[in-house]
Amino acid sequence: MSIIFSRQCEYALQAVTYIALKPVGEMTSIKELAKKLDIPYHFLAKILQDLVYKGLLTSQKGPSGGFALGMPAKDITLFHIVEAIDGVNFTNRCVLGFPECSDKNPCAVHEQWAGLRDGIYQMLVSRNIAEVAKEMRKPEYRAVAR
Amino acid sequence: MSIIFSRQCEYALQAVTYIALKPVGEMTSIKELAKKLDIPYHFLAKILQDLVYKGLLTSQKGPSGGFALGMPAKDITLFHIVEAIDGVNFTNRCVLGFPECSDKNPCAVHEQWAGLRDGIYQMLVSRNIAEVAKEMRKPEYRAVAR
DNA sequence: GAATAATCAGATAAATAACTCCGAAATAAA
DNA sequence: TTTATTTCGGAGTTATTTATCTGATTATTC
Repeated sequence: MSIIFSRQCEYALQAVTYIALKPVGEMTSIKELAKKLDIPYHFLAKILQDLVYKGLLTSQKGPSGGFALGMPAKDITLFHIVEAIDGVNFTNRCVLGFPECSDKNPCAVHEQWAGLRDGIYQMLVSRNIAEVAKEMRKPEYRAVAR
Repeated sequence: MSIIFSRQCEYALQAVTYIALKPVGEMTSIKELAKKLDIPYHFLAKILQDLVYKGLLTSQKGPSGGFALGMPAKDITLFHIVEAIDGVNFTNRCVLGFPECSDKNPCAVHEQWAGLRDGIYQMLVSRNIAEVAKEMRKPEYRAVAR
C-alpha cells in the first residue's frame, strides 16, 4: 500500500507537520492528532515516543501537556523523520532486488535508479517541515493554522 | 526491506530474467530457479503460477517440463511484471502518505515526486527483459547465458 | 502401462508490520 | 492534596506478507 516509506513513517510525517502548524511553545496532544489526522491513537503514541527519543519532538505529561517540536521547524527535514523511523535502507538496495547488484556489477537499471534515488534523497533533505506545513491546504490543517 | 516493490515482485523479476537467458523453447524448472536464485521453492512456485495466469510465462507439466516466456523477451517490460504482481498503486499515491494530497491540493513535494515517479515509470516501461538479462553478470546467470 | 518428474492447488505456519490494551508515572489544575 | 489529564512502557492482538507442507494432476520416459 505504502510506496517507499512505512505507514509508521507516513504517520510521523503527518503528525510532525501538524504540530509545526501550532504556535511555537504550544503543546499538541495525541488525542487531537489522532482525531484530526485519523491515525490510530495508541499506534500514534508509540511513533511519537520514538520521535521524542530521537530528539525530533519534546513531550510533557499531565493536563495541557502533549508534544512540540524538538527544534525549529525549518531545521527538521523530511529526511530527519524518515531516517528516524524507517532508516535509510532505500539508499543502497537494488530497486529490482537483485542480490548482487552493485556499482561494480550493476543491474540493467542501476544507473538510472541511482539518479532517481538521489532525486528522492534530495527531495527529502531539501524540504523542511516548515515548508511542508505551509503548503498543506487540508481544512483540518487550516483550522490549526488559523 | 524492499524499496518500492514487494519481495514477490523482486523474485518474479529475477526468475523471468533467468528464464530469458535460456534458449527459446527450453523449459526451466522451479527447482533450478529456486536453487540458482536462492528463492524459497514453494513460494516461487506460487509466483510463477501467477505469471502464467497473467500470460507472461507458459508452463508445462511432467518430466522436462517447466516454465518459458509467454512472449518474446524483448516484448516483456519490467512494468509488465511489476503490474502483474504488485499492481500500479505507486503511480497515484502520495509518497508522504498525506491522504488528501492530489493535483488540486498538492503536498509540498507533490510536483517533485511526480517527476521522480514518472522517471520510475519510464525506467520500467523502457527496459525489457532481454536487455535486463543481457546485463546480468552473476555467475549463475552467466552459466545460463553461456 | 509403470515409474518418474514436473506443475497445480489448497491448507497451514512463521515472520513482520500494524494496531490495541492496561496500568504506571508525571504534572497541571481544581 | 486530590483529581483529572496526559505521556510512558510493556505486553498482547490482529492483519498482512512471506514461506512451507502435502497431496493431486499431468505428462514424459522407460
